Amino acid sequence: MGIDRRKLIVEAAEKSFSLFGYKATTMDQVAKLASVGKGTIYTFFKNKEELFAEIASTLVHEMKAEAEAVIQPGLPFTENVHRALFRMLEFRSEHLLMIKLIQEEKEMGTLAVTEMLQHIENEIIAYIKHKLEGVNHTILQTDLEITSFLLFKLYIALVSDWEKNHEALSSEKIAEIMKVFLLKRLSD
Amino acid sequence: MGIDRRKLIVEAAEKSFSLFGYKATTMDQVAKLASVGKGTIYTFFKNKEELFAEIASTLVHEMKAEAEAVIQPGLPFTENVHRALFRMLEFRSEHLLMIKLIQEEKEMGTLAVTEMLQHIENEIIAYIKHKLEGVNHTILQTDLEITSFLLFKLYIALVSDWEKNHEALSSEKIAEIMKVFLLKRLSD
DNA sequence: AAAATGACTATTTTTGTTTTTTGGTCATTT
DNA sequence: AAATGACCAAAAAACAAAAATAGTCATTTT
Repeated sequence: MGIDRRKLIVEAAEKSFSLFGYKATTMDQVAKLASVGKGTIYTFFKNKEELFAEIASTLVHEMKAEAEAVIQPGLPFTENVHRALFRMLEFRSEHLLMIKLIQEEKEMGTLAVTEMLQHIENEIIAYIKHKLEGVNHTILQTDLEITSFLLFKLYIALVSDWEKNHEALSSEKIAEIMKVFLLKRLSD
Repeated sequence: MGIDRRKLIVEAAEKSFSLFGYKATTMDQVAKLASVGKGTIYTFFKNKEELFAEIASTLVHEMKAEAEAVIQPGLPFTENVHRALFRMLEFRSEHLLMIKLIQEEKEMGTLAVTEMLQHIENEIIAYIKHKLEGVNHTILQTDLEITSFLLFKLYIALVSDWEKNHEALSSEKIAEIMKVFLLKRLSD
C-alpha cells in the first residue's frame, strides 16, 4: 500500500491548528504541509470544521487516556478522582492545541472554536459523570449531573481562575479542598 | 441653593450606561440628558472612566445593602450566607446596568467594562470574606480567601453557568448544595 | 469671582470601496 | 479509482474618506 494520506492530513492539521489556531489555518496550508493536493483533503473530510472535529475528538480521547493512566486501584476513591481531574487540567494547560484554542476563544471569539471548547467541556463532564456512576448507587441522577458539573467548575476555578489574582495553589491543597467537597456530596 | 448638577449628571449617566452600555454612551449624550453643558461634567469628574467608576461604586453599595437586608439574625448562619449570596446574584441578573455590562463584556469585550466587572467581582468576594471573618476564628486567613472565592464561583456556576445547558435550579436546591459545602469548609 | 458652557480640536471610530485571501468544487491527470 | 490544482464565489483584509467622540478652554452667565 502507498502512503496514508489521511494520516498526513490529520497530522498537518493538528500541527497547524496548534501553531496558528483555527482561523489562521488555511486549507491550502494544511495541504502543503501534508504534501497533498487540496482536493484530497475533501475526499476525507466534508469541510474545515469536520477536520477540526476529528482532531478535537482525538484530543478528548488522549485526555481521557491521561486521566485513566493516573488512576490507581489501590488508592482511595476521592484521591483517584482528584488525580484524574488534576491530570486533565494539567493536560489542558500543557497541550499546545488546547492553549491555542483557549487563547483564540478569548482574543477573537471565533465561533467554531467557542463551540468546540464547549463540546470538549461537555465531554469531560460526561466522563466525570461516568466515573462517578459506578460508585454510589444511592445518589440521584440529577445530583450526579450537578455533582459532575460542579466538580469540573470547582477545578477550573481552583486551577485556572485562582491563578489570575493569586499565587497558584499546590496540587495537595486542591486535593484537600476537593476531598471535603466530594466526600460530602457522595455520602448522603 | 440652585440645582444639584452633579446629581443630575450621575443620574443621566446611570440611565445611559444601563440603556446603551459604556461604549455607546457619549459624554454629549449624558450632558444633554442631564440638561447640563458638557464642560460641567468635567468639573466633577476627571473623565468618562471616573464617571463610570462612581456609578459602579454606587452599584456595589446597593448590592451589599440588598444582601444585608435579607440577612435575619434568628436564622442559622449557613442559611443567611445563602440568602445573601443568592440575593446578590439575583440582583446581578435583575439590575439593568449589570445586565448591560455583562452583555457588553461578552459581545464587544470593551476593556473598561471588563476591568469594572472584575473589580465588582473582587468587591463581592471581599464582602463575603468580611462576613465570614467574624464567625469562625480557627479558619486560616488563606483558607478564608479561598473559601470566599469558591463560594462566589460556586454560586455563579449554579446560578448562571448551569442555566446555559440545563433547566434553572431552584433557590432551595442551591441552598442545599451550598450548605454541604459551606458547613464542611467552616467547621474543621 | 466662581461656575457653567458649547464651539473647537486631535484622535478614534465608522463607513464605503477596492483588493486579497480563502473554503470549497470539479474537470483533468495520474 | 484516487489525486490534483486551476478556478470561482464569497469572505476577509486593506485602505481612504467621512463622521463621531473625549476632552479642552476662551467666553458667557450667575
